[in-house]
Amino acid sequence: MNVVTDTESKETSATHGAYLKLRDLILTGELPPGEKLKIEQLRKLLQTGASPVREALSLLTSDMLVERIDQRGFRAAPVGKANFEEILMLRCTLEEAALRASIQNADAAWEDQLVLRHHHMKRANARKSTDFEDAHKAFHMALLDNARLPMLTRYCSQLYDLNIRYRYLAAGGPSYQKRDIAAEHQSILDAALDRDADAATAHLIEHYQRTGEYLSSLMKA
Amino acid sequence: MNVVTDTESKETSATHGAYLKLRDLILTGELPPGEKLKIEQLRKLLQTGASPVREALSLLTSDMLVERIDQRGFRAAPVGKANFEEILMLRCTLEEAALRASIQNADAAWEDQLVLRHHHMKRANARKSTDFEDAHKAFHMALLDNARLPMLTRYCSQLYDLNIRYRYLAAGGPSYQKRDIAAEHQSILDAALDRDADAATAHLIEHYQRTGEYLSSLMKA
DNA sequence: ATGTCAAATAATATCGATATTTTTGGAGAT
DNA sequence: ATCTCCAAAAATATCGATATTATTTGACAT
Repeated sequence: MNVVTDTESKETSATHGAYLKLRDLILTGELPPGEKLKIEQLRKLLQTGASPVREALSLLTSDMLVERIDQRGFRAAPVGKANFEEILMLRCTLEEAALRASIQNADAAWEDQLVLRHHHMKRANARKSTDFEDAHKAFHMALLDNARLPMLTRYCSQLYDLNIRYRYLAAGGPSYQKRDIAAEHQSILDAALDRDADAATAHLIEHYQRTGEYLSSLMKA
Repeated sequence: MNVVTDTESKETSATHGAYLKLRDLILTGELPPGEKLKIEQLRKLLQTGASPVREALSLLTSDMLVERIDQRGFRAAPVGKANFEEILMLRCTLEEAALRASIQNADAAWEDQLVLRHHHMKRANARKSTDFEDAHKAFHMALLDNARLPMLTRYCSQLYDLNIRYRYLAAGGPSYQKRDIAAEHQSILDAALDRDADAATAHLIEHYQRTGEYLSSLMKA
């Protein structure tokens, strides 16, 4: 690293920083689906060397956000209706399993976390804060975390990100169609606090299916 | 690459070669769980540079076969009963979904594939061929491939590999306790050919649970 | 005009060296 | 003896340069 500690917090390695930045660029659509990702171009954009860029792209490959064609470099993963619907299906299957396990492990500390995350999400939404996306993910992940199944949690997190990408692409930004999302979140929260696994999972899946059908209807083929 | 084309087939990039070799070393336990993976050491072992090794390790991180501690290098992923049981649970959940989707898309070409893979597996087993592991995986993946859900298929493949690692670790090699595995495979195959999704998934899950309980009983904590 | 092949160009993949960080080991103080 | 701190050693992460491979371009033949 250089003499001066960067203005921006560079707490972690260059590789990790590049990973986070590139992921954000792809999720938000600033690097559109199918775009060729040239090392040199990204190297300049991220102000770093070729090795960290290359490693970050390798990691994103495993997140299914980047495609690698051997000896022919990297490109942003393509999108499509079939892919979107597979993501939706996997989310319903995996998040149901995770939420049920979470509720089985329910305790007071977890309930506190849920209430807190839900509150922060509402707060961010009211202020139209750009942090809403983060808070929304934090709430959904809090629902699942208590399962204490790290791999399952990781899959759900990955799939969440893949899904959010479609939302950005559909809207040019994170614009929820203001169906009564707040009420849906409230129902999920209430059922989880009641430790009613059937109701909670039903609400959760309904929540995803609705958003899914809307986005799916916007897509061709 | 050097002047002489390697005796061994080096069809792909050094990175990909390193990835496959390292994955094999970890799956078979030659690189035991928790082992520190030093770049220099692997560089010499694989006869390649630091960059391909590093990239291969990054990829294996996403396969959950390698753990990365930032600024502190890589190590082979640890193992444990909880991890094993999570893998087992996820396999049951995901493979059931995949097999049901596969059967829904059933056609003659798929049935042919199944029969063929099953035959090859039996053949490899009879000859006590070391290819049995590959043939076994090929049969199981053939059951799922017809779902045409690439992400789901990929998860299942990943989880299959994670599971096989425990088998190697438990036995020092791929030794199935000779319960009547052949009969179990036959039941799954027959049900799939009958397009009986309920029976096929029941047999499949039973197949996993049995192996799982046996391996789980061998593990501490 | 069009298709083919070869040279020129551009991009990737890999290497070797350096800078940074972590870990180790030992001297001195309590 | 044990703990703390600092220097030495080792390992990681990163950079810059080179070799390799893919792509483009344009000349030539059909």
